[in-house]
This record gives sequence, C-alpha cells and structure tokens, in this order.
Amino acid sequence: MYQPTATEENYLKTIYHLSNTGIKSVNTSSIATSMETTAASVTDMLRKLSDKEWINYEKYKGVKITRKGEKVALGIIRKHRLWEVFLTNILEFEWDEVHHMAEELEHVSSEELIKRLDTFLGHPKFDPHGDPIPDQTGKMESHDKFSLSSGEAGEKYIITGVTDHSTLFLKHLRKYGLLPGVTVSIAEIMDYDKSMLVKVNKDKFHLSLEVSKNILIKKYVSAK
Amino acid sequence: MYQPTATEENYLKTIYHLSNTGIKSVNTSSIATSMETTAASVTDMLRKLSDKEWINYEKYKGVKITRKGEKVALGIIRKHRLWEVFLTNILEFEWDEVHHMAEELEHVSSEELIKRLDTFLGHPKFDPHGDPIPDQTGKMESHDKFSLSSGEAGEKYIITGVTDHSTLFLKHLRKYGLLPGVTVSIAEIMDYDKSMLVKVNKDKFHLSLEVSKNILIKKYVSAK
DNA sequence: TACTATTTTTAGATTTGTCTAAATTTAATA
DNA sequence: TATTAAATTTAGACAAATCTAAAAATAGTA
Repeated sequence: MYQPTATEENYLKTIYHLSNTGIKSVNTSSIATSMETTAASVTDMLRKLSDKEWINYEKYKGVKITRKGEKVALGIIRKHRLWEVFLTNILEFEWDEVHHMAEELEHVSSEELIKRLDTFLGHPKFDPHGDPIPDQTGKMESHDKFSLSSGEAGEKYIITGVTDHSTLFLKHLRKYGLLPGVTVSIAEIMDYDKSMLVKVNKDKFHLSLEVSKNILIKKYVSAK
Repeated sequence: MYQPTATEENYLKTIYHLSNTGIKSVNTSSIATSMETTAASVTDMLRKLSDKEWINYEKYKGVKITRKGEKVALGIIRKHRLWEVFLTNILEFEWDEVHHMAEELEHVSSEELIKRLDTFLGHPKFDPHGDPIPDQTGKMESHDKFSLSSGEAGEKYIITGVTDHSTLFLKHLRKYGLLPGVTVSIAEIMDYDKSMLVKVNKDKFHLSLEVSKNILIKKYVSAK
C-alpha cells in the first residue's frame, strides 16, 4: 500500500523488537529510549504509523503492531541480518563491527538485490550473532534458546547467540572465542556471586553473571 | 569539514559530471534537467553547497566545483562504480539493471566498507559500463576513448564503454553482445546515413549512427 | 479519595529539501 | 538601443522528522 520511509522502517523494527524480545508493554517512553529520541517525536510518529495501518494505536493506551507492520519489520530484519552475514563472511569484518553498517544497508530498497544476496550467501539461517534470519515470507527458525547463566555445572552447551548486541560486549566475547557454534562446558558455578568457570577447547576462564546472562545456549548433542 | 547529506552528494556528483563530460557551462537549468527537479530548488541548493565551499557560485554566473567538492564527488563515483561491479560480477545482475541499486548503495557511508569491497573485488579499474573507478585518492585511468562512429571501415576496435547509460540503450547492446572488452570490426560504413555493418565474433549486424555514436572504443592491438 | 508524580500528548518552532508563482537579471533580436 | 524572450532568483508554502516547553491524562500513594 504505502512505501515506508527509512525512519518509519526503523520505528517499526524497534516496535517489533520491543513487542517480542522485551517483557514490558510497548509504550511511548520505551520506544523513545530505544530510539534515542523524545517522547514527543514518538507520539508524532505513532500517529503516522497508525494512519498507515502498520500499528494499532490509541492515545495513552500503548501500541500493538499489526500483521502489515510485522511484515515490514521482518523485511527490514531480514535485510539487516543478511547484510551482517555478508559483512562478516565475505568482507571479513568482525561480528562487533557490522551492526552500524547493516543499519544503513538494510534500507536499500531492492527486493531482487536481497534475494540474490541471500542466494549468494547460501541461504543462511542465522546471522553472525546467532539471530535467525527471516525468509521472504517472514518465517524464521526459533529453537528455544536459554541463557548460559541458567546452565548447570558439569554440563556441555553450544553457544547459539547473545542478548546484548553492544560492540563492547561482542568485542569482549570475541577475545575469549565465545562465538555462536562454539562448545562450552561449565566446570564450576560459584555460590557466592553466581560467576562460573567455563572450558572452551583447551582454555578455561571465569565469566561473571553479567556476562553469562547475555550468552544464549542450547544443549550439546553429540550427533547433528 | 562538513558531512554531506545524500542529497548534497547527488548534486555534487551531477555538477562534477556536467563539468567534465558535458561541453556547455554548468548552469542552474542544466543541473535542474539532470536531476529532474526545478531551477528554484537548484538555486536553493547551490547556496548551501557554496556555503560549505564545495562549489564556487555567484548569482546568475553559474557554478564551478572546488577541489573539496571534487573530492566528495569522486568518493561517491568510486562507491557507485564499485557497487556496480559487485552487482554484476558477484550477484550476476545484467549491466543494464545495476544503476538504480548503485544509486542507493553509494550513499552508505562507511569508508572501511568500500575499502574492503574494493579488495574483495580485486581492485577493479573499470565498472561494467567501462567507466573508470577512482582510487581512494580520486585518481583514475582515462585512456583516451573515442566513439565508434568515428571508426574507419576495415579497422578492428575494442569496446571500452558507452556514453548513453540508459537501461534501454544498455539492454539493446546486451542483445548483440556489445559489451566492454568485446572486439568489433567495421565491415562497411554506409555513405547515405553513416550507419555501419560491424562484425562481432561470427555475427554481423547493422548499427545506426545513433547507436555507434554512443559506443566508446580503443584501437585493437594484438598483444596486451 | 485526593494529591502528587509520571507518562503522554499538544502546541509551536526548526531544519532539509522541495514546490509554484512572481520578480529580477541576463541574453537575444528587431 | 529598446523590447521581448529566456534563465535565474526570491518569496512564500509544504511535508517529513525532529525538538522544547506546556498541558492533559494516567498511575501511585498517603
């Protein structure tokens, strides 16, 4: 129907993320905080998005994204994550360097371009941070991830993603080789501060609760 | 000094092209025509570009691009042409399909991205249309091209580029395999309308003056 | 319930890039 | 040279996205 502007795309992406990954309701101030703008600007934009039927919005009542809006958001998320794969796998950027560039590339409009990029990259299912890449129809894998901080001593896990996407955190993990796909065993969990001693290949190190909380894992299964 | 907006980049690119490839002086209306906008909008923008010292502009006296402005323009042209190489060589688009996508991609800001793209592509010297790609400092090859319409019967040439970049024209040439790098011999030039009979590989076809005028060539030299 | 604090919205401005219509300047020609 | 034609600039307005400050609505609490 309407063609969203880059700004509208960014709002929809944020609203989508807050609706799904966040716990609390999607209200004006949470959007403002996420987008580093003011509540007044958000209110203005919510009215526009509502007029275009990408969200349901009632004054003072918060926001719910519509199917239409979700489709727009998933399209942008798909582009963002495919470009991230391109930047790391093909141009050899580190996983903590690609977010900002992908934020620009995701607004390049051609659908055919993204279709061919997807083919060129071999139809990847996950981006470098372990986040699933929606397909053209918006579907994506969502194997139930849980946090390393909820893992048990003596158990073996595979890293599948992160919940903190900040450069600082990603850089930190890279230093220890804690990347998606890597196998980690928990050697010991300290009662005192819930920090843990983990083994990755031959290396052993200590992770604070702060860090383990933000690492996503799945159970290690030998075959497949 | 200043960071140009995408719109400012487009104006500078147009002014650069009009200054170099065109013959006539760079005036308000030629810019307006090129950019498919009004003279009034151009005047507004010229004042801005002048304030930022990317052009020298005096009311009613036309425009001259400065060294600073040229640097901005060449940066954008470099990005545009590198993305065109990516789209044709890597994503396998046809040469007549890439212009519009490159117009969007050229405004993605990261210098490091373009540096790595350049490396990934093998530091190409020309884009798919035969136009030279400036290096990081703005330098580019400029082997003196001339028009196929000025070629002589019985001579052999190599196609090096085009002067008409429209999809329609490029599609037309693609149909005949008339791409940069291809060798063409002129079998005959018709006195009546200056149309010519050319040979490409085993094929022979007839080119109107309209077409041959817009094909750039260099002399065929067996070795190298 | 009444009052205060917080959240959200409105009002009014600003910036960027655009437009149309009118005024001005330069160029062309009788 | 005077006058008309063409090109250019100015004036005033608009749309998108933003902001600050003030007003209104909702939520929290004594």
